[in-house]
Order: sequence, then structure tokens, then C-alpha cells
Amino acid sequence: MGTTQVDSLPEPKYWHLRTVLTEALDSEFTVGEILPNERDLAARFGVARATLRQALEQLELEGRLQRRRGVGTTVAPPRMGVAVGTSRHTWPGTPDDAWDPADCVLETPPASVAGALGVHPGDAVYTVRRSRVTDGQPVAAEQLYILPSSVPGLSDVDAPSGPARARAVLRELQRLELERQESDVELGSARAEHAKALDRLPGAPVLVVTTRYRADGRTTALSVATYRADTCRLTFGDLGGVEIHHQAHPQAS
Amino acid sequence: MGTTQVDSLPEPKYWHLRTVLTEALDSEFTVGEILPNERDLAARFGVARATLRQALEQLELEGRLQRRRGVGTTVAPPRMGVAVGTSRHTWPGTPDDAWDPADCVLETPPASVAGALGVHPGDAVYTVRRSRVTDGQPVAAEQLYILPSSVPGLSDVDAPSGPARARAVLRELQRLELERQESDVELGSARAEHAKALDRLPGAPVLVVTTRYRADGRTTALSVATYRADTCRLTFGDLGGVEIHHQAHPQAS
DNA sequence: CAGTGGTCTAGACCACGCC
DNA sequence: GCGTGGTCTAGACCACTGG
Repeated sequence: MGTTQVDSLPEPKYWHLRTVLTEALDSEFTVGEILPNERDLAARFGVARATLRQALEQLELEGRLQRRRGVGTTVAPPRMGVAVGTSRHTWPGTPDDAWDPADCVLETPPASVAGALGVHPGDAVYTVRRSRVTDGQPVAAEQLYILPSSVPGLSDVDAPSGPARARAVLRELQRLELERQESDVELGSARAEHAKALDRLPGAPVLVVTTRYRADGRTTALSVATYRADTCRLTFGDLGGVEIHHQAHPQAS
Repeated sequence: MGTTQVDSLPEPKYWHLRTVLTEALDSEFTVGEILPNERDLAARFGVARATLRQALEQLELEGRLQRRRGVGTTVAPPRMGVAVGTSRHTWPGTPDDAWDPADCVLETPPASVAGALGVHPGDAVYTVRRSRVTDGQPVAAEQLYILPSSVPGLSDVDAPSGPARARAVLRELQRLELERQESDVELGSARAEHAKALDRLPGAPVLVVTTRYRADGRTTALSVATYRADTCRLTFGDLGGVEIHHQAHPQAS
């Protein structure tokens, strides 16, 4: 007796909502279209706003939605394929790469970086900061740590810092025959500094790519690049030609 | 006048909490140690439980914490380095790889997979499901799609499905000279099926690695591997020796 | 200024693991 | 059963964007 409930589903509401919204996005919306606001959507589905937001968070994590405070929620385009592989474009110092040098200073790196470069903790290394922009929006911020002994010819450079010095260091680096060692990828969350550069809020999910470069038989440079996880699909591999391309949505997982 | 507030900080509480807890984890806790429960922690910091949970979610995302329903929150070990590069170990069919074949069926793949393999949507391909276990815990689930025409010698295999057939298909595959083409990595969320295999809840963050393999001048196999993002650090590169190793915590982002 | 998403609260109940 | 984390609610206020 009582209420005839067909429920008994252990599936959370927010997860079911995610599924419903995913199908709606696939069939009834076009890229760039703006969704109804969160309060209206929550009311329409008969859930609390917090529950709806849990579903939206999932979809944003999967790169299906883009939310901007003060503006609204829009349907995101398919993720960009960003080459981070052995393509020559990603080598530090290549003149035609996609990176925009911002600054270069001589400072003491984090302990983990010092360890990887084989210097004492507290020793200063060159630190080049660069950003990568694709299709008009920032996709990555990088810190490139360079062993000072590898780029001795810097005394003739006037600028003590700034983009000019960064370019000078990269030019020096280019003279070396850099050999890519290995990269690893892990999930992280953007801290304040990077969040601003990537036009996201603190805590936004990022893919952190760490790459070691070798020259003269030793690790000479270390790159720590932070990519927006919501908009980027990192591409490793030996293809020479294509650097950036779009693709239809694969299954979410 | 009135209350002398030094605040005026635009930093959210949960973010500040994350920072405080990160430092506490670094200095006052050891791996495996269990934290006080969420209600106590929230009370101790003077915030609502939801706010505390937002901070814990961040830390779990960064691989610093592990939370299990019914058990508690523990300090996670550093992420495992998992080789997904050109190491021979990860090639499909290598006998000494880290993968455990679970099943193999002939079924129609998702549209995106059909496109990559160059078959008509609706055509069936061999689908091998495998799981990867490291240090006693599951780290990845893979679906390996194989062009049927590439492995014709399967008529003498009795088993219509199951691990036995999966191994048979992989043996056949091994006969081909598979050439790794390229891999890409993107953030996803675990759907029910994978969530169970990875011992996580639905929606858990995963790193999806898609790899194309080539033989006889055409794409012959496609691997879609789903790694736990909280416990894994994916390693690409040409190193031959080390396959799995641990490392100290680098900076979160 | 109005409207949006972002943060936060103080509750309640549920699902799970363990004893 | 009991304690844990997971889900959900119905509100409030804040921070930002845009007209």
C-alpha cells in the first residue's frame, strides 16, 4: 500500500541529471548557445540549485559546458587537440612555436625541480615563464627551468628581466642540441597565479605536463606546463604535420 | 567604525582551507593516517560541513587524500608513475604486460571509434576489455578495439568469449607488427561501468588515454584506457627500464 | 542597475563498511 | 548498530558582467 514507488534506484539525482543534460546537449543545442540560468533549470527539473550545479560541474569537467560568472552557461566547443609530443614546435626555443615568452628571472626553484635538475636546494636557476594561446584563448602557462651553466652567453644581454631576456635565454637554449627525455601528465588544480593566466577560477582542473630535456649527457632543462583540462586534449606522438585540430565528441569516459 | 575587520580578502574559505590542510598534510601527517571525520573537522575550523567538503574534494582531486564511504579520510601516498609511453610493456598482446584480460566480444563500437578505425557505423569489431592493477589496487580499465580483418585466425578458438578468447585475440594481435601512432590524453569522468572497475564512485575524475595502432599501412587497433586521475601520474617517453616508480610530491600546479 | 554564476550555511537523510 | 562519507534541500549573500 501507500505510494507506489518504482524508484529503488541507487543512482544519485545529479548523476541522472548529468545524463539527461548530456543527451539534451547532443541533440537540442548548438555550440556557443547559452543555457537557461541555474535557478530556472533547477526549478524545471524539480531539484535544488546545489544539485543542479553538481551536474553542471561534471559537464564542465568533461568539457561540454563553459560557465562564466556574471554571464551565463554556454555550450562548449569540442576540446582542442594540443600537441605536446615530440613535435619540434614544442621544443623550447624554436622560433615558430606557439608559446609567448613573458618573463625570465634567476630564482630558486621548488625543491622537486631542484632535485630533477641536480642542483642544491636554494641554488638559483633561470626561470622562463611563457603562455600559450590558441584560437584567441589561453590554454596553457609554463615555467621552464634552465640550468644556468648551460646558457653562459647571457652577459651581453642588457635586459635584466622581461620578455626580451626570456627570448634571449630561449635563443641560447636553441643552440644546444636539446634531447627530449620524457613527459608525465597528472591532474592538478590551478593556483591563483595560473588561474588568472588561464582565465579560470582558483581550483580549476588542469593537466600538468612535466618534461625533462637533456643535453651534453645531463638534464639541462625542465618544463612544467599547466593546461586547461576543460578545453584541452593533449596529443602525444610522432606525427609531424598536424599540430592543432578539432574532433567530434568521443564518449565521456 | 564597529568591528575591526582585517578581512577584505576575496579568497574563498574553502580555498584557504585547502591551503591550510595542504600544509598540515605536509608537516603533521604521515601516509595512510586517517583524518578526523568531516563533522569534527568542520567544527574545528568553524565552517559548514559543505564548505569543508569542498576543500577535501580539491585535495582528493590533487591526489593528497583518499576518501571512502563508511570508512573515513586517509592521507594518500604520492601518485604512482604509470608508463603509457612507447615502452613495449604497454603494447597490446605483449605477454609480460601489466594488463589482465577480462573479456572479448564482437560488437559495434561507438561512432567515434568506428570513424577512427575506418569502418561503417554499425559494423562490429573485436572489443577486448582489460584491467590494470598496480600495488594491489586497480588503476585503469581499457577497451581495445581491433579490426576483425586483422586477426582472421580465430576460427580455431573454442571459447566464444571470456578471458580465454581475449588472450587468443591478443596473441593474434602480437603476430602483427603493430606500430604505435599517437596518443592523446583528456580529462573525463568515470561512468558507472568504469567506476566500479576502478573502485570509485560514478563521476570520479579519470584520465582517458586514446592510442591508435597501425599495421600494414592502416589503423588496425584503437585503445581507450581510463586511468584513475587521483592516484596516477601518466608517464610518456622513451625510457626503457623503469616502468613504475614513486616520487615525492611536486607542487600541486 | 539587474542578472548571472560562486560561495556558504544548517540542517536532513541515505548508503556503505565494520564490529 | 554505529560511524563514516555521499546526497540533497532551501534558503542567503557575494562578485562579477553587461547594458
